[in-house]
Amino acid sequence: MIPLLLVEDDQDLATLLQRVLSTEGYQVTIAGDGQRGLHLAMTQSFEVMVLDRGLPAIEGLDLIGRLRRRGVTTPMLVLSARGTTQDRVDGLDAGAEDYLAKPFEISELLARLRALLRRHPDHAHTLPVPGGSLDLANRSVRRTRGDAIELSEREAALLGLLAARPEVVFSRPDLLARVFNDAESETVVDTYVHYCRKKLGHGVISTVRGLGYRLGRLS
Amino acid sequence: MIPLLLVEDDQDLATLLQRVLSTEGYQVTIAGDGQRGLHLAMTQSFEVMVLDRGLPAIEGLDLIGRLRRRGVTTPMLVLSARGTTQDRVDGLDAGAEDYLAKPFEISELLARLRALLRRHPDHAHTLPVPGGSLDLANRSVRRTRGDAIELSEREAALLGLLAARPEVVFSRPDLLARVFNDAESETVVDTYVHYCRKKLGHGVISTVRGLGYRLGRLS
DNA sequence: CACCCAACTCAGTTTGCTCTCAGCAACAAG
DNA sequence: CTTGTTGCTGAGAGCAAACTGAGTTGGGTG
Repeated sequence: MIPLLLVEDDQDLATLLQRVLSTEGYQVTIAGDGQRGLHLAMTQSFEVMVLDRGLPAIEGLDLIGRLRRRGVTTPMLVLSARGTTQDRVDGLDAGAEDYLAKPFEISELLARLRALLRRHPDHAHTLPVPGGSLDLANRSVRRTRGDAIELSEREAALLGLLAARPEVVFSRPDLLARVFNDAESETVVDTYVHYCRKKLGHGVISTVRGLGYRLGRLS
Repeated sequence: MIPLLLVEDDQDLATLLQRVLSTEGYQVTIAGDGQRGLHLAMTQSFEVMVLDRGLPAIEGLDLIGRLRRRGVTTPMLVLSARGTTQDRVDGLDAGAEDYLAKPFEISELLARLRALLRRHPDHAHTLPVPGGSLDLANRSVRRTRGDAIELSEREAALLGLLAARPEVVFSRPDLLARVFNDAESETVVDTYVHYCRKKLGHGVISTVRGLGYRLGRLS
């Protein structure tokens, strides 16, 4: 799921876009005006932003300028009813990465978003784990404190399974079947939990005695 | 002066664009057909490319595909007489960063180029690698300790690909296709990794067992 | 033609991941 | 406290993956 911030005051267009973008793998957050867009963009992290140009409270290009001046580098695409060449030039020079004039077709918006995101492979499959995030494609955990840790194939598979459903407890037989290809001895599971804890600390996986293992600490 | 490759078969348009772009601070190289564009893009280093879509020898989108498959990450803007939404979508999905339909105004082209370069500053083909920086034009690594090391074409291509995306792991088949022209044996990759390590030390490339190789050590 | 260097193949060696096992620690129930 | 059960941990065997040195090919150059 790619987090996307949509700043759009037209309620109908906003919900339409949200519906389409959701089916394309985006996690859409909607801001109804520039002020709220500014706040969301400053406090949360998005991989891409789509902004209308004519907005209440803070005008679109002004919003881009403010964000850029504060160091926000998220790629931004402007939607606008104003489609003259000069309008486009102004929009791009304000700091937007792309500019699409209304009326536009959804398929072009999607293609332009893909082009923007192609450069930012941050949407590599990554799951949150306590103290960092698990990158399954690269088999590593990037920790919030900054460093990164390598995992072996089994370690990554184990953590990935647990991280995909935090809170739920996985039994040993279940893990044995799904990660360890139904190995001989059930203690492989213990051993690999041990390996993960050694690498990532004891906060990542907790034991539920008699049942199995679970992501995170008991709360 | 920003080196720009213009691939355009229309002589009149090419010279017009060259004149305008030159006054805007670009150093323009013109290729009259796709074959020549491919060759120039592979052998020289440009910060940005502008391609016509309808080209002799190799068609524009095909050209983009070939370059991308060989690891060229230079931002590309497509010019085209074909301006339907589907044409735009095809162009962007082929790997272009932007798509501008003819007729267009020069000022919009300039604004879009500025937007592209803002996001991808200094594609000047000097990429940071652990312990120094890789100069793809000269096929050498200048090290922080002062000395410089020459690389062969394959060594440079391999390192360049890895250095273009630090952190991400490249599989052997991927590397085989992109730098070794799909050679017979996959161990060429190992061999060249070995060569690079011999020249630059064991810190530059790390292996992720079962997956492939990655630039640098995780820290 | 002889030479050199880069590109590629190959096979013997080494590495490190996977899994087993056995002993120890923690825990719950009697 | 004792005892049985469950989980933790370190050591090590087996094996596939990766490393590496040596050799072959082929294009370019004096």
